[in-house]
Parts: sequence; C-alpha cells; structure tokens
Amino acid sequence: MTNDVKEIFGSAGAPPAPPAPAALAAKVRTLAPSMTRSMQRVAEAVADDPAGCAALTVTGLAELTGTSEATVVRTARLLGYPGYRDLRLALAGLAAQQQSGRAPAITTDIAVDDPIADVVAKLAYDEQQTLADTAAGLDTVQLAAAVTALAGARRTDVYGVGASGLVAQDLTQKLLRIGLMAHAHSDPHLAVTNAVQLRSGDVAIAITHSGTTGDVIEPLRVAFERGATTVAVTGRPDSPVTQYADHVLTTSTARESELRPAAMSSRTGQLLVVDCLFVGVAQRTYDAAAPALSASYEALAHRHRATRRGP
Amino acid sequence: MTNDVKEIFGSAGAPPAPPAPAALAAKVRTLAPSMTRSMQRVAEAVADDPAGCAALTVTGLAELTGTSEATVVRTARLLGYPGYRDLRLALAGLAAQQQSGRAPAITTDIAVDDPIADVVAKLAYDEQQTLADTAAGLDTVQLAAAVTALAGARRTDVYGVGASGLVAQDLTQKLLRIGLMAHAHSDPHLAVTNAVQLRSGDVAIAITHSGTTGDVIEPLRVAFERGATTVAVTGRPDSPVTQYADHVLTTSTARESELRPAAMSSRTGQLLVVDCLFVGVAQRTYDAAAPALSASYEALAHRHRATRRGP
DNA sequence: CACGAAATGAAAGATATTTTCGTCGCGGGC
DNA sequence: GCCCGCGACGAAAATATCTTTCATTTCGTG
Repeated sequence: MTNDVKEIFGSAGAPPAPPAPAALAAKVRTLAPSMTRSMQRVAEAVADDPAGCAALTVTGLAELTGTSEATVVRTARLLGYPGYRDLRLALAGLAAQQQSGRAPAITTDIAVDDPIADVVAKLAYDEQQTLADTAAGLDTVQLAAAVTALAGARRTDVYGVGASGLVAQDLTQKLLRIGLMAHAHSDPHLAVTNAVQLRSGDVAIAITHSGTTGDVIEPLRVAFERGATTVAVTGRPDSPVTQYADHVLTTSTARESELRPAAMSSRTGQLLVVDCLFVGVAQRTYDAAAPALSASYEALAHRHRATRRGP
Repeated sequence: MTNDVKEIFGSAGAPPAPPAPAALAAKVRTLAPSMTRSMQRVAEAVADDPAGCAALTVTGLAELTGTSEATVVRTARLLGYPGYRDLRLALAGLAAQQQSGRAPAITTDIAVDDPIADVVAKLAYDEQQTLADTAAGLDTVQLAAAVTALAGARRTDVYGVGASGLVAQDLTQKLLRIGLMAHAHSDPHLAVTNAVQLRSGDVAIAITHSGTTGDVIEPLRVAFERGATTVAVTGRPDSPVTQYADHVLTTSTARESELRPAAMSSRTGQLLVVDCLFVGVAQRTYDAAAPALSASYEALAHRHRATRRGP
C-alpha cells in the first residue's frame, strides 16, 4: 500500500515529500499545470517512456526533449526527487514494475509458432504450477508413513518404466547415498522376479503417472502379496495401481497437450515426491545418513577437474 | 573457441548477454563461486538488499562491503553490466519488483527436526525458485541456436553421469520420441569412443552441474574437435566444460545444504532446460514430430490396464 | 623460500550531475 | 513607443560520481 494522498499533498506544497515509488504518472499529471513549457516536455517524455528515459543520462534526456540539463534537473526536483539521479532510479523501478506487470499472458498453451522465450516462460510457469499443486495435494500422513517404512526397510525396490523409470532411478540413487539398500527396476520381468524375494519389512515403490502401467503394477502386486510395504506414486489416486498400495502419494496432473506430453509435467511432481521421501528418510536416519552423504561427496571429488577459483 | 577460461569473459562474454532485468539474484548465485572473495562480498550485499544498495554510490557500496570502488565496478561487470551505474539501475528495478510483488518468502534451510509438512513446503518452494531463476537466466539466443543445431542434426549424443545422467536420459527419451537419433552416454569410455564418430552437423550435449566433471568433459572435447556442434548445460558458465561448448545453457544454482544436496536442486533446472530444448525442436520439426508423438503414444496404449473408474 | 600470477585498493582520469550566473523574451507601466 | 522587471532558460563552471590505471599485496606453487 502506498501513501498516495500524502505524496500528492507533499509534492504540491513543500519538499518534505518522499520520492514517489510508482505513482509517477499521476504526479506528472498533477503537477503539469504548474510547470513551465520546457519542464512539461521533460515530464511528458518521462511519463511516456519510463524505461527509455531511465537509460538516458541527464544530457541525453535534455537533448531528447530539446532542453537543457538544468531544466531536466529542475523537473526532477519538482517531481519530488533530490535530483535527476534519483528520478532515474525511480524510473528504472517503474519500468521493471510495468514489465513484470504485463506477464500473466502465459496461461495459454504452447503453440507451434511461439517464440523460444515464450516457450521457456510457459514451461517454467507450468512446472512451477505442478510443484505447487503437488505440494498442496500431497497427503503428509501417507508421506510420513512411507518415510517410516523406508527408514526401517531391509531392502527397497522401486518400479518405473519410461519417464517414470528415470524418477525411480533418481530415488534409488538418493537412497543409496544414505546407505539404504535400494534398487530401481525398469525391466518388468526382472522386477517381478525380484519382487518375489521381498517380505514383510521390505518396501516396494511403484511410480506411474497413469496408474495403469501393467509393467509396474505387476511387481507391486507381487510385493504386496509377499507382505512388503507398498507405496504408489501416481497422478491418479483411483487407478488400479492403488489396489496394491499401502500408501498412495498423489502427484498433480498439469495441463498437457501435443507439444507438452504427459511425461513432462508428471515427472516434475513425481520428483518432488521423491525428494520429499529422500529428505524424510535422511532426517529419520540422520546419524547414519550425514556421514554417508559427505562420504559419497568426497568419493566423487577426484573426478572433478580443478576449478579456477573457489573456497 | 579458445581454451583459456579467462577469455570466455574477456572476449565476447559480456556484450552478447543482455543485462539481467530481474534475474539478478539468480545470476549472483550462479556466478558467485567464480568470484574472488571481495567480489563475493559485494555480490552478497547486492543480492541481500537490492533496495539498500541501489541507494548507494559506488563509493558507498565499496565502504559498506569493506572493499574498493574498483572491486565494485569489477563485480558489476562480472554480473553482465557495463558498469556500476547500470547495475544500480537494475537494482532499483529489482527492488521495485520485490516491493510490488510478494514479500521475499523466508527461505529457511531444512532442519533435521522439521515436520514433514514443512519439508514438503520448503522443497516445493525451492524447486519453484530454481525454475524461476533458471528461466530468467536462460540465454534464449543460445537456446535457439542449440535448438536449431538439434533440429538439423544427423545424430545427437548426450553425456551425463550421476544425477545428470538421468537428465541426459530424459532428454534422449524425448528426442527419440520425435524421431531424432539421440543417445545418452553415462559410461565415460563408451562416450568417448562414440564421440569420435561425430562430425560436423552432429550435436553433442554435456550435462554437468559443476561443469568440472571430467567424465563428461572428455567426450564433449572429442566431439568439439571432431567438428560437431557442442552444447553445455551447466550451472557454472565459467567452468572448464564451456571451453568446448559452442553454446552454453546455464542453469540456476539454488542454495544447497546437507539435507539438500546439489544434485537435487540442479536437476530441476537442468530438466527445465531439457524440456525447452525438446519443445523447441518439436516446434521446428513439427510436421515430422507431431505424427511421431502420437505414434509413440499409441504404441504404449496396450501396456496400460483399463482404469477402474472414469473414462 | 623465492617466484609468478592473481587480487586488491589508491589515486588519476573520464563522465555525469548539479549549481551558478548571465541572457533572453514577455508583459506592464511611463 | 520605449523602458523596466520578472522569471524561464541554457551555457558553462563546479562538484559528485564513476571508471581506469597501476603499484602493492596476497596467495598458491615449485
């Protein structure tokens, strides 16, 4: 909330008014009548194109408006700033605000002829949205239960194929780093074969966006029947995979389209869930995890070339 | 391209990159590791309190940070501005944005005893931040160039090990779906062996957060020397990997800590870049990509069970 | 422990901003 | 019609600010 009223009062009267933040255009209009011709030209230019004027020096603005430096400074003073330098700063701020203000045009879908910059903005926005939705929709009770099971598991198997297979591997990599026995399976046959080995106290995690991927459901079913604790990470809490899941972790389903396949948006949510699982387990097993984390970090150090500088 | 890292900054490093508008905090974090101690102090002060620093002259900021004017100017240059004056302008803009926008949310680190709900919230927030920063800091010119190269490539190799290896696979999966010849390499030896086969018109992409992973740099160097178009996706635009990269795509570096390893935050940014590459290529090759996309979707349909409820 | 490269700050040099001061144009009074 | 005073206005000096140069210090290395 700005102190608009006070600003207008102060500026019209005495100098004690603090510099205007964003209500500059209004101020120009308010004060224009009391300005001389040259000053009006300057004020107009400033109100007209804040961004452009912010890029100009006092001399540049003087030339642009066909006046002199002194006039520019006088105008800045009249607008309530100590000098042109500060007006320019405010101008830059105003420009930035205007710029960011006209950004919400990214609700549209990605089109074939979108410029690359729009693609970046839209993708980033969408993934942010997916994260927010997933975080909001995540059942922390289920999550906590899954974490507890993982932290005490003798062994953990993770199933995922296609894009979800990478998420499964990501989780596995992380769990291994903190000393858990985890394995990712993307081969359906091997997954089932291994699932048979699971028993009570073990954990099986299935990752599938649709919740209908047979290759992932099968091993989870086997694990479930062998008495393992089963977890499903899926975008469809009512899908078949949940039949065999003790704990269901739901990921958000973002808009998808031709140029934005399901694999893309679902992956973001899945990874957030996976990260939560990892951090949760790391917390529970902190005494064991902390040394393991630094140990795995150290082990990699020699594979990195020397950087120019650094701590 | 020269093999002297310093040249990357000296030659065409600064001019082609437009000064950051609001992506300043991200830029600071990205470049901070490559800064000297004094410059880091300046950068920290700037990122810490944009509004406050915008009010300071170069001398003031030098005194505040206990350094000299020269160092302040050097830092401004490193951040991509012609001089301190312009940095200050951008700072004012950033301050205005922050003020008008939401309050800069408290970014406490994840603690061992955080309840699980906090973990979810913090992780989600952090990853959202990483996305925003990466999107803001991404050089769309470089991105477009990389897309063009990919769209016309005879063959594409992607290198990545560890967590970045999964990102490499993600990209490969996507590119394959739209009919490109792409392959991900996580075995350093095989990667080099294959890189030898590359030639002009081919594309090689290295994915490494630190930019110092020898296992990834080597194949990229070979590809570079064989005349292939090389792309580096890294969080450190001044790192060794960029020596052999025709196009550098920078991902944002988020804060990391014991419970939040680098692999976690870097992955989010890398995936955004990968998604952008994919969509960009899909746009360019739309006529070929569209049928390929639906074809691969159809091919998977039979592997999904009927859903219990719903369509 | 000396060497050289990189980092740093003091001060000179270049720009930008602010102030000073004189000119000019415009009404109004003589 | 001519003179006078008032204020706008700009040229240029004065000042503040920014940039560059260069000598010194620091740090890693052989």
